[in-house]
Amino acid sequence: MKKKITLKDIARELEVSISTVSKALKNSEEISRDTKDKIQAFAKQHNYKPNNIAISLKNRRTHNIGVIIPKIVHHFFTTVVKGIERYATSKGYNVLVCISNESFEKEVAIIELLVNGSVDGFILSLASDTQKRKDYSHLKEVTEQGIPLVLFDRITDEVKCDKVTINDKEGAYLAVKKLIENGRKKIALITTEDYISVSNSRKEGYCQALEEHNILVKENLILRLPSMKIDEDAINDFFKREDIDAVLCVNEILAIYSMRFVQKLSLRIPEDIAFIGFTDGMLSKFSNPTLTTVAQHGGMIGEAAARLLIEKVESDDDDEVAETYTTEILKTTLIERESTWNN
Amino acid sequence: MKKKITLKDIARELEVSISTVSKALKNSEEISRDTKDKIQAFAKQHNYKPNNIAISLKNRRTHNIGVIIPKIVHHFFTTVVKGIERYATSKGYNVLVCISNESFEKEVAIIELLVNGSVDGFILSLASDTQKRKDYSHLKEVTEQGIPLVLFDRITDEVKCDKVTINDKEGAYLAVKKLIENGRKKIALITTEDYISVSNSRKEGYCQALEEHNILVKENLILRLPSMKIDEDAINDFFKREDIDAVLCVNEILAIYSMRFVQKLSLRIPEDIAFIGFTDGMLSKFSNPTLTTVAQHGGMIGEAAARLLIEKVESDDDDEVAETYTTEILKTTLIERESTWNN
DNA sequence: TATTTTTACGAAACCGTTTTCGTGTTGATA
DNA sequence: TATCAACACGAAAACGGTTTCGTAAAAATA
Repeated sequence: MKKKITLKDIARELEVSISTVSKALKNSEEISRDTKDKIQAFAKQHNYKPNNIAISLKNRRTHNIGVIIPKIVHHFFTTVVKGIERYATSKGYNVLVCISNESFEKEVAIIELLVNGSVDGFILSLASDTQKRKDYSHLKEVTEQGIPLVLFDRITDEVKCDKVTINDKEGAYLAVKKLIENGRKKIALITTEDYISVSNSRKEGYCQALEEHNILVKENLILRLPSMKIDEDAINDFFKREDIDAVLCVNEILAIYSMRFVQKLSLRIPEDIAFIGFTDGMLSKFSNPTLTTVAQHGGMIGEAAARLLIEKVESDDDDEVAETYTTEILKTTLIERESTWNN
Repeated sequence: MKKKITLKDIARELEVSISTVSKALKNSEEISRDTKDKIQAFAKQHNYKPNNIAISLKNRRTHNIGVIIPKIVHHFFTTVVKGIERYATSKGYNVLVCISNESFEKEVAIIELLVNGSVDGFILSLASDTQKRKDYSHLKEVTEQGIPLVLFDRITDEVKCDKVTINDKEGAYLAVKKLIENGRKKIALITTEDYISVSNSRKEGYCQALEEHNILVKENLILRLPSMKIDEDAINDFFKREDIDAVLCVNEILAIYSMRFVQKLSLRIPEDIAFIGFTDGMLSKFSNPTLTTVAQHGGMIGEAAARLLIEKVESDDDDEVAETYTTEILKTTLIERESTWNN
């Protein structure tokens, strides 16, 4: 087992001082060509690599960024992580992925754990639990300590920091508008409970589109379900009870589930009823019929978040960039598939 | 902006030495009750938290584990990551997730980057590129340096380390056996190119089941596709050309794709043709018809991998545990759904 | 030759902890 | 009263680097 070699080892072997070795390896002008050659050759031969921890301690910078997401077995979040990872890697940063599991306590614990030196900054999407409690003190502490924080997707106005989100309202608006233009009149919304910020925005877009086209928003055409577990009976009842010719679902799973139900009721998609979902994941692409969705471009969200974070991390603390917070709002794209094809 | 407080700060304020502060905060018996109370109170009040980096440097242990996966927008790998994260967190470890993107160079680069102090060990699933090149020198170097390494799913015999995998061969065997028992005779296999280790094992299971039931393995019933991108024409041709009443696909996507094709050929699933896939992801649960799959239990794989890694990390270097390598082979489960229901 | 300037390197501080080893006081023992 | 533990604390080394500053020797100048 080869032990790692340190500056001290090289210094001892070559009978020079540690500082000389350090400088030689950085190609400092202070050191003579001869000495540098000797040291560099020795280092190469013994495969010397500086210890990252020591460097981090010295620079007070780890080149790690902490990413905290509510869940990972989820297409949207994985695309975001992928985007973050891509940008971070290109800038020489590592990504520490932590999962809050939608739990406030876990979110707090993760931050507690990482905040003391483990990472240079955080990228976070709020746990549903946190959004429900509206307690953001842990995040405020992070920013107060001068540690950069970027929120994405599930964000809050309570915390002053950079944010990246899609235009959820517009996404829903354009989706419903498309349905109306296709001649749909009785458009339902299947959404999650209110405290999830994005669901609310999407509902606003839904309402706005209806209102602009002089269609009354009927509360009984809006089905609210708990986000954690799908209530099949509720969906079943909903479709049996209401007269609906199009549905906007705030996520893919709700849409797929709903499509299966209406298919069992012998309704044809899209002839009798059209569907649009959010999150352009695998399910939408491969469902039968394929599902029209509002694509959120998670990869771009991730890249933007990473870019904003690293900018802050690398800015001098009293730089102007350190003191201004931006919110980037990315556009969605409506991807039309079979579930909305008009005859 | 509150600056972080260090031992030195406390020592200065309270006019004691740094060592006294350190000991007091660890409740050392060496320090008098009075002094400890004073120091602990002060620390609490100023929210002192030790600097992780400094501790890492001192202990030569980071409590970080590096996870390198070929891709992240993929159900199986995310379930594994989830399992790793769950176990690691419970043991006080952080998870650094890196994505090799199926690239050998990226895999090597990630290891290079993390190997010098950033992590205590690695959990890795081989990039397809690496499996193609059969070059494992970067992994051998890791183990030679005494850094624990656990391979999962896409593993190799070339590297001496702990491994976790499912019984791919058995999974495929049982799946095909089930098809035969259901009366299927013309069973096809849709797989990826040979260099992916798991695909090979699955093919072996497929062949074994056929042979045991005296069914000839016909090469023209085996379709090999590049794993990166799905060749629709090849699938199309395959189904038009061959007479098939059941298909085993080595992953979910191939299965879903294939089902769509045969449905377009007006074949009924499962009446005319049955399907079984691997990876029990969202697609299988929500496809139409729902897909029978060989579940790989990624979460358990992840937990096992993390457990093995952390055992090694925490063992003394010349412990007996440090020198024995185990390969854990987890059982698969056949989850039967509509795509194989027998009238 | 005496003085100044380079050149080439080493000593030491520092990042924030932990930990070993003293050491000055105090109280107990002989 | 002299001796010895026990007690409570501090100095310093160590983890592995970077960086500032000081300085001896060589080279350049006067």
